[in-house]
Amino acid sequence: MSRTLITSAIPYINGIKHLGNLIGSQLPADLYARYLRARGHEVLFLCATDEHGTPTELAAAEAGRDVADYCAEMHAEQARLSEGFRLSFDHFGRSSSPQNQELTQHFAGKLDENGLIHEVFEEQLYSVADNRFLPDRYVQGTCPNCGYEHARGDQCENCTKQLNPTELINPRSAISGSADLEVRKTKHLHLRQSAMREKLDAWIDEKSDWPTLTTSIAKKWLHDEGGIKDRGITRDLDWGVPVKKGGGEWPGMEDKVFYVWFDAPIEYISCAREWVDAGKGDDWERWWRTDKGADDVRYVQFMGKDNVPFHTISFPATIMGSGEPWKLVDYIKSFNYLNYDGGQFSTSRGRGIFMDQALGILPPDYWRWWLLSHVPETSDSAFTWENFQLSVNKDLADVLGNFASRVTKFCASKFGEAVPEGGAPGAVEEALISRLSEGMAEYERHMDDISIRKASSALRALWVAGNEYLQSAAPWAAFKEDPERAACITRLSLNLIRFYGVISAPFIPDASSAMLSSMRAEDAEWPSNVSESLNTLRPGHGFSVPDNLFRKITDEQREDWETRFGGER
RNA sequence: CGCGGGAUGGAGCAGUCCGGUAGCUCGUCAGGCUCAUAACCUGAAGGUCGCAGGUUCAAAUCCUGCUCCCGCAACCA
Repeated sequence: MSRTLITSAIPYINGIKHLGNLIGSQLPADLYARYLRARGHEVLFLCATDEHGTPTELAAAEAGRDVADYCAEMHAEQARLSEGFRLSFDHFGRSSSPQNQELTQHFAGKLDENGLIHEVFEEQLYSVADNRFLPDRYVQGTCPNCGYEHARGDQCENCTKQLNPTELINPRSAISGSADLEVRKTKHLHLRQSAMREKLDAWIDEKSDWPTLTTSIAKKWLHDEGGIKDRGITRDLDWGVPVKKGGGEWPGMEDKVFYVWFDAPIEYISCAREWVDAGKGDDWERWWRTDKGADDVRYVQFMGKDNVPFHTISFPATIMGSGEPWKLVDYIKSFNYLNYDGGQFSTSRGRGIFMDQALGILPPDYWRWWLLSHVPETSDSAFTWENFQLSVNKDLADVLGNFASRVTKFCASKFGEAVPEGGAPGAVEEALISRLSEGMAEYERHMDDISIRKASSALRALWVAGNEYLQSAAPWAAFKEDPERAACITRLSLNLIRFYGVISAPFIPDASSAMLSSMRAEDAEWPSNVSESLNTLRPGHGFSVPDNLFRKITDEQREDWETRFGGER
């Protein structure tokens, strides 16, 4: 079986993530990882926290904490919430790991050896009071164009005019409010992406099967305004990977760190090494080095559209520029944004539903199902409580949960808690099997294509087929005249519960295991043949009537949550 | 003329590349069933596909112009 390396964009360490972050990368990646594992593929699924950068330093300072401690704590918190959502990472690493520090410095050294690093002197605003350089957007002032008083150094949010921080009237630090700013000269390293333009261009052109969203963003960056520009890969910060050439010093760069977007994608690789160092695997290079066995690996990345430039341009430039045989991405699945009740989710403004709050009110399967079946694949989509309530109640409780309930209760009351014996399948059963076989082929096709909305509706159609079958076979009526016939229908239906438990697991792992354990199923092998799969539980096999798999969301709950999560956190 | 994505019945989407009189889920209405979480199953009503032109025997689908929404615009990540 083939091997697949899957990475999800790594979430920023700064705070608890909201549902928009979750659906934009980690959850779809988990769905795909679970599916491929279920199909018998060897999968390495990696994710990590992205820990460097200005916002981290500021968040730690605001909390009065040491940056490293702050990150350690937030990492543990995010790991806990990931588990809560059943994200099945093989390893959840940290971009601040020693492994990543070493590898980041290694890449920088190789790029320098290959003449792809430029040293550049830049002028940047320095805040004396804050004792730090200020990124453009951390400078605030009055817009020279429209007079808006809270314009940022990169752009005025009021009139949308692009600005330089030095153009602002009454510039001040957005961190402390201090107006004691001065322009200082500082040396930085630039990655010569422009030198790799043709190579990147040719590479992107090969990717005709990538989503439009992915390639169009990549091409825009490559061709806009006279082509791709070189990019600064260092920053004047304390918290980050110290600038070094491999193991050696980098003269003149002693007080600087690499830019977070330089080291963050490298963590995808380092994470595999962390996975081995943590004792969970024994060879990370066979996943990442094409000279050490990784040439048969298919590498798939998942991310929101805001991350695409870094994964189609900067990171490939780093890998190509190293001249070493590292694995390049084979497929990038990118997503649009999920909006919340008419606006955006926002971590900084605390707007929307956050992972901890979501798990506080409902089990993960509810969220997983709604988010995945509404994933913003082609355009931005919106979360509304009403839609959430309707679709979760309908799909999970009424269609799937109720199926398990009606079958198990019927059997328990008429035949007892074991698979009944007798009767033989007829035309209705044949029709069901062929319908399920077609449905499975469709479901698998969409899952193989990572076409998530289509896959979810195909899965749902398979659930519906069960109810339709019961309706037309009507075992409750058959039981009166022909108990053997009723036994046959019931036996098939019990097997169907097991079948649903197997095929639904990528979407709703908890409910799936509840179905499997109530059927006391010993194996959960992906059905290669529907007919055989529905013959797994033999007459006499015991089962137990499960509690309702899903409780419905009531109107009162919905209204309560609407109010509770309507404002800011 | 900065760039990209989107605009299809009340809601959410598919169809647009390779033109042939619009499809799915929810909701609504009617009927059926009674095993089940007042659930399930069947049927019906409802849209001329953002706007205005054009090409064509024929356009949601191709071309031109325009409007609106979302995102990006490289020192936020």
